[in-house]
Amino acid sequence: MDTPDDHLTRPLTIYDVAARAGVSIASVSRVLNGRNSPRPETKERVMAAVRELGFVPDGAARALSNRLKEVVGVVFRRTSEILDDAFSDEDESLLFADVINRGVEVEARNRGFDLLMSSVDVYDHSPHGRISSIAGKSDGLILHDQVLSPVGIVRIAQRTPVVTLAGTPTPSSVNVRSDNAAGMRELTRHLLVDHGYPTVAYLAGHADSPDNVARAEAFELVVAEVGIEGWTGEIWRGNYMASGGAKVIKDILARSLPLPRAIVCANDQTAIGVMYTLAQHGVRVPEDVAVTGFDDIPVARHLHPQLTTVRQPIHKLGATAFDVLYSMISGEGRPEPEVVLPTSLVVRGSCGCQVESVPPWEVSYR
Amino acid sequence: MDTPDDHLTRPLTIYDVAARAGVSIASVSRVLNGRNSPRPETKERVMAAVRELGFVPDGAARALSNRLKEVVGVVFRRTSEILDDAFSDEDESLLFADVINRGVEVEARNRGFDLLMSSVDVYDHSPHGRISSIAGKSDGLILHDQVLSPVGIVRIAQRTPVVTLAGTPTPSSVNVRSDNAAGMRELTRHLLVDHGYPTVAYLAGHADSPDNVARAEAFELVVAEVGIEGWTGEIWRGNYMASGGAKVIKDILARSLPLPRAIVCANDQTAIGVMYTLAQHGVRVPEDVAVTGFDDIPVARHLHPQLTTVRQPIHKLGATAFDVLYSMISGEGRPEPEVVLPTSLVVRGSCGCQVESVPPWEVSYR
DNA sequence: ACGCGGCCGGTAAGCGCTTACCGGCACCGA
DNA sequence: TCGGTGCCGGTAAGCGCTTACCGGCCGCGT
Repeated sequence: MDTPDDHLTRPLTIYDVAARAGVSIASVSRVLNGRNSPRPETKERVMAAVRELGFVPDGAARALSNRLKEVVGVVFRRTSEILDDAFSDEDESLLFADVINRGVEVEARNRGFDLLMSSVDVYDHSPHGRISSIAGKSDGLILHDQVLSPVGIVRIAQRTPVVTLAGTPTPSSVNVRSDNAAGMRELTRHLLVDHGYPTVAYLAGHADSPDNVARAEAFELVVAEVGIEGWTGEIWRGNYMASGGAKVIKDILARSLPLPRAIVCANDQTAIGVMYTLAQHGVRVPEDVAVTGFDDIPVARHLHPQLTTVRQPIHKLGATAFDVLYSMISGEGRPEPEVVLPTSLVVRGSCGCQVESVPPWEVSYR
Repeated sequence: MDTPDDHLTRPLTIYDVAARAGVSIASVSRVLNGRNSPRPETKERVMAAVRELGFVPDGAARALSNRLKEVVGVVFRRTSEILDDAFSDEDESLLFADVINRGVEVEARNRGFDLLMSSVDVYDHSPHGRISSIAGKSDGLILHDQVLSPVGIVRIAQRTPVVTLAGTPTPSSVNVRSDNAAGMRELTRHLLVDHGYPTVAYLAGHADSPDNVARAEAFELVVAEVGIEGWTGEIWRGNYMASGGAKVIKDILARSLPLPRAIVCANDQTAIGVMYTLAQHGVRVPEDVAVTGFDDIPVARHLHPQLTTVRQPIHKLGATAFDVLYSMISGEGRPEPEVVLPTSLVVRGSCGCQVESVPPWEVSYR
């Protein structure tokens, strides 16, 4: 048989397998790929040799020869930042990107593709090299929001299939996003119409994020429709992170500014920071101030009160991104420039509604 | 310049770049890899051509030629299961594996490696093919717990460098884990000695998981040391998931069996299910029953009361796994068969201690 | 009994890179 | 002025696969 330390020696190739099975390398390859129906007996001999040797074909050689790597690159943004002199790692942020990635992974798996992952740091001012490296190792790219500038995307999309998530379509890349506007409209109406709250603020995310822009616009629209004025502006600017939401509330309280009756946060994480800070200062949620999120990340239902938010089909977002990319890779013609997935309002306690509790773990993101 | 739809045509190669720059392919390669110091003028011409063409070298060809893919495969377990006729997706479980993966990613990035990820389903009875495929596309493998049987690990480890997480070392693979025993000892002592609780149960995880075995043993040891008897046994068997913990408590309550003064859960997720179910039945935590977890996943500090648990250096576990694997890949001799990382007790409210609250997001997992 | 069509399976030509090897040229010392 | 010495950079040989192409052999029909 083999010695234990074989991997220190030259790795096995199909030549080794062929020699052992007493056939040619072509036959080995054919058996391994199930093409051209080799005779059962030949097939068996090859399989036996493969088994005995523990042979695993080299992916690079395979990819080089048939121009298909069966790998899709996923680039996401790593959020870690210096906050108040303390290094803080927003691990909650894991959730959103990672649920998407799992969605991609599941779908990719169905097609025999694997995921090549790489993150881009916030500080990273030239992620191009990194992304090019991924591009060279994969058949197509899925880019999360905020990982590459629009021009960068256009550049790379000219040479390889690209799907963006929560971005904007370009002439050569497709975008997949969820229906921010509809979700935000439904949520804001719930607050202003169903609950009849007289004042409401929108605590923004990154100003340049398409998601944030769409959410803010829908918010403004409903507010105007109802005939009141939404509180926005510089002081209500967050950064999609809990720390950002916390800072906004701290600032407002420190300056003794009034609080609105309801705070609509750009995403769930921001709401986490807001709710925590309000509680610290003795402001009750939802009795004094209602708070809502956006995304419905898993932790949302663990908060007290449980968070009313807009559910994005996070898992499906990823799955869809892969499907679209796959159709581009296999050259079935480029689909429409943008795919929009529906959102839905998830009413829990933080908006002021009374709802019975559901075990936080009995939920599906599919 | 180039037409927008170039990626529908034959992809660029270094020949195209060489032609455009008026040099040979060798020079292009040298410039791209920064070897053999080509003359500045030559270098500039090549760079210009690369820029104009938007050339990205093919990873497969590169890998094939220099026997280094700069890719490390990571295989983790996807947990989704049929529960009480309802499909339930334990997305909290994302956290543990994903924090590890991020740790791997960060370290890999430092070395210019990318992560090739693939999950194995619980039902998947022959993950070997899947893992072989990953092995063929990478320079080495990091296998999470419960993705491959020990014999499978041995087989694959003979042909490629393998690091396991929370598993057991084999003659040809290295294991990285945290010091379960020390953490559990410290935790159990805290409960029995500091708090002086008279009765305590251990709510187990998967019976065959090395982590679970180590934790259970340490628990038993301390309990015996103190001179009382720990509650264990069939009814206290969970499955590392919230639903498992919930089921145990429901069963006990349904049978009107007594509850211990403290419940030590095999991991945080189990504790989530336990705490939720206790609250449902009006049992107060920690006044009536103290509950503790293990792992310190991010959501632990969002629970009410915040969860007392044992911190595993989750992020570092991943980073270390990569470091070890890297040293194996670069052939710096195999390190010790097992690397054990220290754990630490994190005292929060659920054990009965009074502690001041810290913003849940101001925590680092590094 | 001979010719022809099919089916197997072997031979060899790439896939796009890296790099050993070597030839050419410029510059130096004698 | 001529030979020696480097330095650049071109040529070509792989890396481990897939697959087009083709030769051999078996079995059929006439």
